[in-house]
Amino acid sequence: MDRVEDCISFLIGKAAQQVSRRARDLLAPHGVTPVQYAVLKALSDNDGLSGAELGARLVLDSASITGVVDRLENLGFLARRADPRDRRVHRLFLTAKGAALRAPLDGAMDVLNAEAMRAAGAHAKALWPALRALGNRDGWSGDV
Amino acid sequence: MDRVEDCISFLIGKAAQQVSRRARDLLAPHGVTPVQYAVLKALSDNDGLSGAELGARLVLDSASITGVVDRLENLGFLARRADPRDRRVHRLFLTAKGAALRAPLDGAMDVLNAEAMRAAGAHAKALWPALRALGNRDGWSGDV
DNA sequence: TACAAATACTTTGTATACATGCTATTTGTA
DNA sequence: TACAAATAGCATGTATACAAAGTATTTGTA
Repeated sequence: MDRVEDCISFLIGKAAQQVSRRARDLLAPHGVTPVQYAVLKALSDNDGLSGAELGARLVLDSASITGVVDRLENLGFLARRADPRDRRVHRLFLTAKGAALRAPLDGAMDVLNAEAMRAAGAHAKALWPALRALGNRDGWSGDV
Repeated sequence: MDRVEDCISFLIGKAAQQVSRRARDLLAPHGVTPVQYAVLKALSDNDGLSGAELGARLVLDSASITGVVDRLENLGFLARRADPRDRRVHRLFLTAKGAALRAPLDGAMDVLNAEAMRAAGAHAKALWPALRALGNRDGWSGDV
């Protein structure tokens, strides 16, 4: 490889940086970050997830989850509730305040998707499946 | 948008996470991180860059540069040297130890590129240009 | 030439990823 | 049933992104 700019690690890192920068700008007026949005969105689909279940779906490790959930709880967007069947588990529930964010946040992310589609131009169609393939841990050799 | 997994911000973030995880694994035996590799590689091309020039090329803000350069300096891979013409500027030079890393690190990143190409499968060809387009700040509307 | 504006770099504080290790609790098994 | 192993969540330390503020130096201009 000749230039850093041709290394996939650099390329995808910088592309992700631009996308998430724009996502932060779109989400900031609502007071949440991109990762916090992902957590709220996952709970919209499936209220009452445990931390471990959330981590499995969003590919977040337990340390990241603790931090994100702490902040969302302080903001009043969700509540931790102990699972009576297994006291190791804390289940997460959206508050009314958190549930109310769903529509506006989804709207912001629809804008983002449209902008990304336009920015990717001719290659947009291949982008989503390519990213899905790369994001899949099983597609990697050194892995599994 | 229905699922978080269809949001470009989530998708590209997780894809980048997998790629950089694999990059970290490949670079770790040499004692450097992906960002540190990018800095060393840029200096291989162009020894004596200032922090600001490095930031412009690698899209790193000044705070990140200070940290990365601090660590690379402590590791003995590069040296800061004051620019006699403008004492605000610190120019960065590879040490022999840092220059010696070039070949093995490039080899590791060639492996990574090949793995990513394979993981992306049928969409690999469109991936590089698509990421270049997304990584370009000018391709974004809210931006510029 | 004196001074305001710009520039290069550093510092600090927040958000996140990741590795490691700890505690509490549950489960599997002898 | 007692105990080892597994699991959930939390704490800590490092690396980075980003915002905001601070310091030193240079430049542009009145």
